Amino acid sequence: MLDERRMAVLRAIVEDYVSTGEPVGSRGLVERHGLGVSPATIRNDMAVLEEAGLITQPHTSAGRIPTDAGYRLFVDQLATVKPLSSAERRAIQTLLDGPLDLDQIVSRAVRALAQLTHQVAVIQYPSLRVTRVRHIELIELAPARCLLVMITDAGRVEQRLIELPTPLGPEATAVLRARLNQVTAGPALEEAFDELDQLWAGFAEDVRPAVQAVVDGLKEMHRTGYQERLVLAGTSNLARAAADFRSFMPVLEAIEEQVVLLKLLTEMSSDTGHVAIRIGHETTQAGLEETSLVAAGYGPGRAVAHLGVLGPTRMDYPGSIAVVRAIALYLSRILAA
Amino acid sequence: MLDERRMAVLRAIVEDYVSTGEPVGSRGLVERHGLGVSPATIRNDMAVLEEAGLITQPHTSAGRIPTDAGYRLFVDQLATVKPLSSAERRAIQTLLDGPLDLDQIVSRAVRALAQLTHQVAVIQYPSLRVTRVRHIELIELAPARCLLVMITDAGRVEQRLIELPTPLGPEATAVLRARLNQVTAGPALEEAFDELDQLWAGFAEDVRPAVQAVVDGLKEMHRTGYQERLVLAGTSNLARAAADFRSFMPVLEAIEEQVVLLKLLTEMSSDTGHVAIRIGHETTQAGLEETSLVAAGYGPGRAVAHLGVLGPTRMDYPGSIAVVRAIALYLSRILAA
DNA sequence: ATTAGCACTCTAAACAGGTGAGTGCTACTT
DNA sequence: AAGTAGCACTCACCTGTTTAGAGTGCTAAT
Repeated sequence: MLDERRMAVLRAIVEDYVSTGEPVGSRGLVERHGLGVSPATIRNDMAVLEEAGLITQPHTSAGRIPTDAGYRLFVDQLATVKPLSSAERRAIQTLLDGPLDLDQIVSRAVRALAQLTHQVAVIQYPSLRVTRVRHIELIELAPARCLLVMITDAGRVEQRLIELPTPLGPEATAVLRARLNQVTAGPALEEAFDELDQLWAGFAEDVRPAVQAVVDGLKEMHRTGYQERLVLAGTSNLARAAADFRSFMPVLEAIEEQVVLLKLLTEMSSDTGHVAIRIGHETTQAGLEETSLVAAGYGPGRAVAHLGVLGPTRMDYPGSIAVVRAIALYLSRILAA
Repeated sequence: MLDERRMAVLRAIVEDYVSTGEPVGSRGLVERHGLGVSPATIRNDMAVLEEAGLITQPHTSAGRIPTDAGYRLFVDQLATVKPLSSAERRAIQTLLDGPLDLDQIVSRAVRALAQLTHQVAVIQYPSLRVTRVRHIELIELAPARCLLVMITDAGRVEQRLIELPTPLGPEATAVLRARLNQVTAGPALEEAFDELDQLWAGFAEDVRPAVQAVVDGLKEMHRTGYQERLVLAGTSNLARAAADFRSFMPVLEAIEEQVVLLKLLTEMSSDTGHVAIRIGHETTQAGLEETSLVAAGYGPGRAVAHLGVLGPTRMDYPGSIAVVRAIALYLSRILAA
């Protein structure tokens, strides 16, 4: 039923519609693509594709546009891999070259992603779950208030202000700092949790609550640390892409409500370099019915976070996929170093 | 020439236009506001105001709308202070209450600003120029690469990755760390610069370049630190406000180009709590011709940074001014503590 | 299975008239 | 001199109508 040519027709419709934004008709199709048949034949095929729910017409006398299902079939089976141009490759390379700390790397990568895809780009900060602690600093700011600073092996700095139930005092602070560094100098922070919870035992009665407060702060930091942070770029690309205001504002809102984006991202595949796609309704998010998300996991070894681009369902999937994958791999390589 | 009533007419026009978005005509004016004269009289006044360049008509048979100059006169002489509602006051108070580190304070403040004004809110991070150093941490990440972390008295953490010309070694690193903390424990970082530049003298010949590299990094950090960082919120308010796409995209772009915004902000008045306003063309920025900026300096004592809101020229100036001032003062008070 | 032909549908653009808000002007009033 | 009433005029906007064209679906022929 969905034979070779019909698929070719679907692919052609997707490609044309993506590039022009106009519903595509049977005549134009045969003209632009070298299908060796007449428009009438195409029309029959179109009727079949429409029956199958892959394309639709905005109104009776218009051409066809792909449905979400049509795009889905396209990306799953029809899209050909589009290798990066050497210019794109170079752009990524030079942008992410040189000694950079994590913030710099992420902010440059997100900008590259936005520029190369002409979409809204989003990168989730790598979770702290996998990284290792290089150093912990504990500083008294006020009698019962201190600042906990954690430096990880990726050169990332995480901070947290902690209110203490009782003052800790300079000596106890110094001791606690040393103990924290000692205990967390293991392979991964998580594995030190048990030992951390015993830490209070080595301290005088009156400062034990304060010690526990610091430990709790550290665990909390690990749990909700950077992993919840998103960095965005290319928001203005939305204006170019959106056809009208209604479809536009909810997207802006979703972007600002980072929660929604974060949820979407983390729900997606977590294999490093494997690109997952949500098309239109598949996002199951009110306001994002006409928006697609192309995302991939990244990180050293198993993926520790996600990155991707957000754009209209009518987007250049092959191109976006290529760029997203490339940046994910680059980033993974850099982080592994 | 511009007597009492004419000014009242201008004020009424601004207020009506801001609230309705429609050009306002003579009849409606006398109806809605209790001016005790007839529409014909108002029309004469309008003709004068138009002659003076304060109002204009979009087309012949339409009502009047204020020009940039009209808004300017309005905010300078006509606008009455609009005290914050108790709800608004409470919102700010609860939002900025409790023990918070700088990041939290700023991100909450910017959100409050956006919510209360229904505009795009922007806050510039306080410059490092005035703050004091509480602690400096120096950590070797690789033989010739180290991370410099600076913690200021506002509980702010600043980091920088530094490439060393030659390896420093653990002992020299420790010594340098101690020396840095010792030297910078003064009233303000800037005043320690001279001493910092002499620091290399106390080290062995072969690590002196590395020491200097670290010092340079520290100075660089001070120079370009957080002061260049902006935090934004309420971008989706733009969609509500903008009348059409053309006026809309350049604004989004300017927002993303933080440079432009930063330039605008720093050009404005620097007195703490004093609200400065740029209206439309006054921004002298391509793309922001229909955009106004309401900003104020904030910080302990002399202002160390700026915050403000960005919106269409047709905005509620008295309301925005009140909120901007309130948040600037609140923030200043918190930072001074 | 494919195609040519044709009638049909429906949108978008172009056009025309009517409506009304709002103005500017002039002559009149206080 | 300042304010007002009246009135003719302008022009965007709405509405209805027409037209052109793109595209379809169907049927009959290949």
